[in-house]
Amino acid sequence: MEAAAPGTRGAVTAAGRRATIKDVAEAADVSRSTASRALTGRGYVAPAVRERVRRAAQTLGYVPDAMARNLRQQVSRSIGVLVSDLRNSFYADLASGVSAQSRRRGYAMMLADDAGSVEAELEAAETFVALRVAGVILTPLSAEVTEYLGRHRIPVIEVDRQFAEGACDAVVVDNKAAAERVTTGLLQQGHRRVALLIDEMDWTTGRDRLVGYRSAFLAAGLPLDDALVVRGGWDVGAATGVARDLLGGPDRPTAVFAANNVLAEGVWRAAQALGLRVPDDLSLVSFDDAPWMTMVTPGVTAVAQDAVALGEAAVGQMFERIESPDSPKRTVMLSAAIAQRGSTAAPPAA
Amino acid sequence: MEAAAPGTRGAVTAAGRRATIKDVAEAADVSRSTASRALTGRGYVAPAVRERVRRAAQTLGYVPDAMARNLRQQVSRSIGVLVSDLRNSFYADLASGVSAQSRRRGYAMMLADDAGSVEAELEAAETFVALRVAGVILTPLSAEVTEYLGRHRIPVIEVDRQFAEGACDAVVVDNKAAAERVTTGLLQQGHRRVALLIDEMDWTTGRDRLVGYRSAFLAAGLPLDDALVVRGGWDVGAATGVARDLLGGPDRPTAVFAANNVLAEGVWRAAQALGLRVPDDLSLVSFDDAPWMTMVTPGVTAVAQDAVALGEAAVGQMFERIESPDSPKRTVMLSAAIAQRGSTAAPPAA
DNA sequence: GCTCGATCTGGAATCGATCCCAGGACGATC
DNA sequence: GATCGTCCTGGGATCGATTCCAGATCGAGC
Repeated sequence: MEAAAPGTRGAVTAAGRRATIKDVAEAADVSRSTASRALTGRGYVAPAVRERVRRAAQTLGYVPDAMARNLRQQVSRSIGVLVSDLRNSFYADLASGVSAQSRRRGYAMMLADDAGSVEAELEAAETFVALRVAGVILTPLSAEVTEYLGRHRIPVIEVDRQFAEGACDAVVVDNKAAAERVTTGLLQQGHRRVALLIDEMDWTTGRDRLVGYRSAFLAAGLPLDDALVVRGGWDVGAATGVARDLLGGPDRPTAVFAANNVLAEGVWRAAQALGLRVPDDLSLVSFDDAPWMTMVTPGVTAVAQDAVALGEAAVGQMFERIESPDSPKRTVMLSAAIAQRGSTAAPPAA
Repeated sequence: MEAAAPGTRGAVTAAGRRATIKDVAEAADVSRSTASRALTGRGYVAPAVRERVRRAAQTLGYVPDAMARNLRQQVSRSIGVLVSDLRNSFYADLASGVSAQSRRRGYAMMLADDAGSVEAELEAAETFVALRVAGVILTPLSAEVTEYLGRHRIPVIEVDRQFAEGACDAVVVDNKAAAERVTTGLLQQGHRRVALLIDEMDWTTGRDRLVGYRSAFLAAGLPLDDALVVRGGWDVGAATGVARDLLGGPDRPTAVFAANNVLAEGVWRAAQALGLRVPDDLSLVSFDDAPWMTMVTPGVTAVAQDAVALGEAAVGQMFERIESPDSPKRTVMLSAAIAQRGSTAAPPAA
């Protein structure tokens, strides 16, 4: 933004209207065309005139109407962001990364959250289309939304998860590799009954985490027990219940790999309720880091997806797509660090 | 939104353009005016014609251009939200509440975060002015923003904190009452050396919390020790350092009242590092709830500001302001619940 | 003095949707 | 059959900014 600092004078004309370029032009005694050229810097304007126009704009507190400009230029300088739930720190961090990067490029951010509802997701997408955003960054709930935006020629970047690899630009973390690494770590500590608590296995996210978990067993030459792959639901309450059943039953696992931070919270709460000590009685690893994982004792070992970086990368890719609309779709895969804390140990002797 | 579900047909005309109302009108063999009336529902249209136009719009995947509509009607259906830091769960929750409420009313949300920078704040405000948002909800950093937006005739609602009471519509929690209540609780448990760790005392937020803390002492007839009011800085690192000094010194407080969740985190970490047991060696109370406070053992007693409700209330007040622009400014004060957990107890015998 | 090119300016069209207004059609009423 | 009111439609102005284009001005070069 090269616009002058917000003026300290009046922002409305005597008539009480907001100042328009016509007001500026009249104040500087030039035509609207000339005023426009002076302010945008496109086209010829005599230096003295340019200065006069700028001063008039400053005095009037003129701020160009982005609506009118966008309408005329048929492009907008804002991007749409659509995430599942802002109260989940993963999505909030993601939005934060997008916000920082897009502001740097002079773009505003329209943010919407579907509360896990496919309808809300489509409605938000329609709003983005109506506002003619330059592009949309989203964590998709349905395959439809991407397809819908694509039909309207709006660049879409899927983040965190995708439905079909390669169908759309995407930025994801290497779920398989990270899942395999942490699972291998647990196996090497001597665990054999390692449960995977997971929310879904339909999107690439869940699928790849499951694949990573399995391939760790395969690589170690150990048998898989499908009864240890458990669906944990979508919120903390459900996850806690499932974890209680899992940990309270006979022949319970000695380690749990929770596929996201909500599930990890459920496991932690269930362990507390059942009086299981971490890591002595139970080892715990989480996919997704969360603030509380460093606050509890012991800290929870986690795959630390950098959600902020994910958001930043998505913005980068969005602008590449805008610049070359016809280049082939690309999936960027970020590797995730593993934050080793104290929540894993060798399984109890038992 | 009474718009039909996103169409399943093409969204662009044969020429590759997005469909406009002109395309719809031609497809339905009516004039643009009639098409507009049929779709908006304002003005006379014969039922058969309305149906024909709707079907044409559906077939073409027509989505009205919000820019053009807003320009013509001189109102926009989006609101601006400006918070300090999305990665702080308080602000994220706030944004979440605003998002939910404004979606319900058919408004889109433009979100920006100033990273604690007054410049970024003003820049975001200017973007909001350019986009002609219907109103702005913000947690102000400077008095200038509010004044700037006000000059442009944009309704502003300050949330969480304000500079001058009554100068602007605002939604805040009753900081004084809540601070007094928790402080009184600590005094009643027998604490005498109760420290207040605070970030600032310039805004109403900090001032009122300090006032509440003090009046608890006064009401109990106990003397104040100003050395126990300590500034804790703005981030976790700084807060931890300050808390270490406070708790590591001689004659340390037996209880700490942290004026926000970041400061509470600093105190918690410092206590861990110093090997102080909560609540046996140290009682802790926090203003602001945070997810980790229910995860640690013992849980941290906190003033549970409902940030989501704060955001929702702000949206409500914004629409009231839009409806009656000239009614007197109003400050809505929400009371905050206190979440009693296990982090307080009688002071050590010493 | 004339031409040419560069510099500079204003008029008018344009983006997409809305909405005022003039006017046509049609039925009812006297 | 004239008048009136209701229903319905299309033409054209409008919102605010940008941009194309025609034309004016001026200095340099011949």
